[in-house]
Amino acid sequence: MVMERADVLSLLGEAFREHGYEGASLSVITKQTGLGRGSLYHFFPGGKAEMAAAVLEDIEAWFEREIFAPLRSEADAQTAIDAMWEAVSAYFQSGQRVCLVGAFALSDTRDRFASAVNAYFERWIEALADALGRQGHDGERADAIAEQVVAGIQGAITLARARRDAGLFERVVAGLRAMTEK
Amino acid sequence: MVMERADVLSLLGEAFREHGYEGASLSVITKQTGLGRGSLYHFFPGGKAEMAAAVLEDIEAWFEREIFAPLRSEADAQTAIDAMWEAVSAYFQSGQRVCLVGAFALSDTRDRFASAVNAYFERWIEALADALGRQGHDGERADAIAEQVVAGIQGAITLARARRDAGLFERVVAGLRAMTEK
DNA sequence: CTTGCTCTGTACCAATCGTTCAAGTATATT
DNA sequence: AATATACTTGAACGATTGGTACAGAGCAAG
Repeated sequence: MVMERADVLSLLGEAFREHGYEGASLSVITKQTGLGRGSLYHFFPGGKAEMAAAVLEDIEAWFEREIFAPLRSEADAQTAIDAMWEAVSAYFQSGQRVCLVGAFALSDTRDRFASAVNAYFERWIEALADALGRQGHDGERADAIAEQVVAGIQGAITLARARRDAGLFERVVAGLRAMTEK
Repeated sequence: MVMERADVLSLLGEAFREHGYEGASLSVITKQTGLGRGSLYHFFPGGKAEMAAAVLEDIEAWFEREIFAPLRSEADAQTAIDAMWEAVSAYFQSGQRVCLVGAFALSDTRDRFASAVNAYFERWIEALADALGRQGHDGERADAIAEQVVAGIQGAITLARARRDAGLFERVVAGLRAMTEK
């Protein structure tokens, strides 16, 4: 079996999602990736910190490609927004899957990866506000809705996980989605 | 200097808030509480797990007394809701202070304290829905708003911390607050 | 077959982890 | 003052942490 860098990053991401940065010990990581310490330090000489940084970069790139860029440049803004909502539900698995960036933001892990954590949400909010603007809302209102919506998604993940209730996630997201319709 | 149990719990809470459950090592805890290992294990024979459980219980009791009970039984529902919003802003310090329960929910720490984590949000949502119902909303609508609002608060904390932007917290909370006005 | 390179398992390091405990000091009760 | 109880101290425990070193496996190119 070949192990591409993308596969490793994906497995690493799940390890950090489940256990957090501190909780994802090297023995957890080796188990979950199937790679020995030697291999891990071959690909990521900087150790755990570099692994987490690479994962964050990978996540950011995925969102940029699949969600942020379309929000900014899709001819029909509503189409891009609808696509965002489907991507969000699928990606976060109705709140059963944590947002790694959000989880990092809540502990002092944030300080280690401050700029990546900030950039992720900054770009999401700005891209969504851009789409909302092209969809007809005036600038100030678009900014406010975008903040509200991105915050709401994070909160929906938190609550759905706390209560183990995927339906809760979908209900909250449906409420947010209504705010992004014309 | 006397060290009441309440003071210890408060200091413990801050330690867990800042570093998370895994990240709050015993040496961090001893530093931040000023108590030696022996004292800590004298008060909490169950160790770190018992400390965190006691902190969760303390937090739950505070919210029950200051927010949930008034939401359920205050004669004027709107008064209780207004009080909730002021308590929320003060308690979470405009998003600079993390919600410990929410932070636990996002890592596998949730599994250790599953029932406490679930109960906290369950009670908050139910109490708020109760107040919204007495305020005039029909039952189904009240439930939906309550979920939306409690999720929004958690998301506002996440985003405000991620972006180090207290204003963001206040703006999102203002938007949520509008949903709880008649 | 040889060379050169990427990749990997194992053993090992110092540091830190959560926990225990015997011995100590303070405080309260008699 | 004597005794009992409540609290504190700090050293030590075995286990695990993140990280390093390195010899060899695997494989492609020559």
